[in-house]
Amino acid sequence: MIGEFARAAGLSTYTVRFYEKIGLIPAPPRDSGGRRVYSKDSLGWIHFLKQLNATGMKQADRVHYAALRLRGEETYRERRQMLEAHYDKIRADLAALQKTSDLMQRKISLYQRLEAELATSEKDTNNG
Amino acid sequence: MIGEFARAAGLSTYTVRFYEKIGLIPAPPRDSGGRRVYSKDSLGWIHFLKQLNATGMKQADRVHYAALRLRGEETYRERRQMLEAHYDKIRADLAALQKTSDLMQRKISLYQRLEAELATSEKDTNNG
DNA sequence: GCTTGTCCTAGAGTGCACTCTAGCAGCTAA
DNA sequence: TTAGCTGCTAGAGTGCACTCTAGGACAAGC
Repeated sequence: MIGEFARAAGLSTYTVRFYEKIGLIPAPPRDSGGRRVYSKDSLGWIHFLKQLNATGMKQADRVHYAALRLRGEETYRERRQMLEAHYDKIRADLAALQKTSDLMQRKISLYQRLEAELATSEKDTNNG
Repeated sequence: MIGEFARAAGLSTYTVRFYEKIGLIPAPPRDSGGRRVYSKDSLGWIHFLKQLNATGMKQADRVHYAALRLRGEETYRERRQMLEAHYDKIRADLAALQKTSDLMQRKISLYQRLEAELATSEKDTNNG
């Protein structure tokens, strides 16, 4: 059960158990043999977690968000505040990334020019 | 000397020595007492390194780039190729970040709506 | 001449986020 | 009935990128 779920989630079984241990995903029910039984619904949550992860939300914060989620309606406000904070971080990261993207483009052009100049001066040398 | 340089670079002295040890920054000349003497020119390189770092280039790759840089003209081509690869990674990261940014906005709106509904139903309860 | 501050080296320690091992149990197909 | 696959737990190990400690030297100011 955990193997199939992990494959569908794009995680290793190690990671799925680890996420459960630290409270990132709720402990699922078990079958008669003590094995974890997952519902497909949980995949959406995993997908969201991966997006938070990929955009640099700290493990501790993801765990906190997961705990809020289990508490229901009373945590709407705090969850929204966490999302707002993360949104601000993402906007800042986007700006920084865009800045470096521009720099990369300029540097690539520079190196193209330098390479061309080098080729030219080598041809000169060969001819001279 | 290292203290002043580290402050100007926005790094700790530990980190500056560590970067030198792994080859990220060239070993500077030493004064009569064996202390490192930095030229201000190196700050530009540190700044560039920090941008590569902040945009997720691996330490090993940064070290490789630094080594190419010391070898001069003959490595223009390989340096450009590394920058192109990093540029591609940055473009992908930008797209992913934008996607999550949009998701955050939608979720924030959702929670605002949920909070408003909750407030309404509480008022109803108070009145009823 | 002693304190304070900065520097040096080698190497140990930290925090994060997994990732794997050991040792064992249950199911299924050959 | 035994080999192979998957599952279970507790706890150890990994890789990255720093970050700090220990133990010592020198230079300036009180």
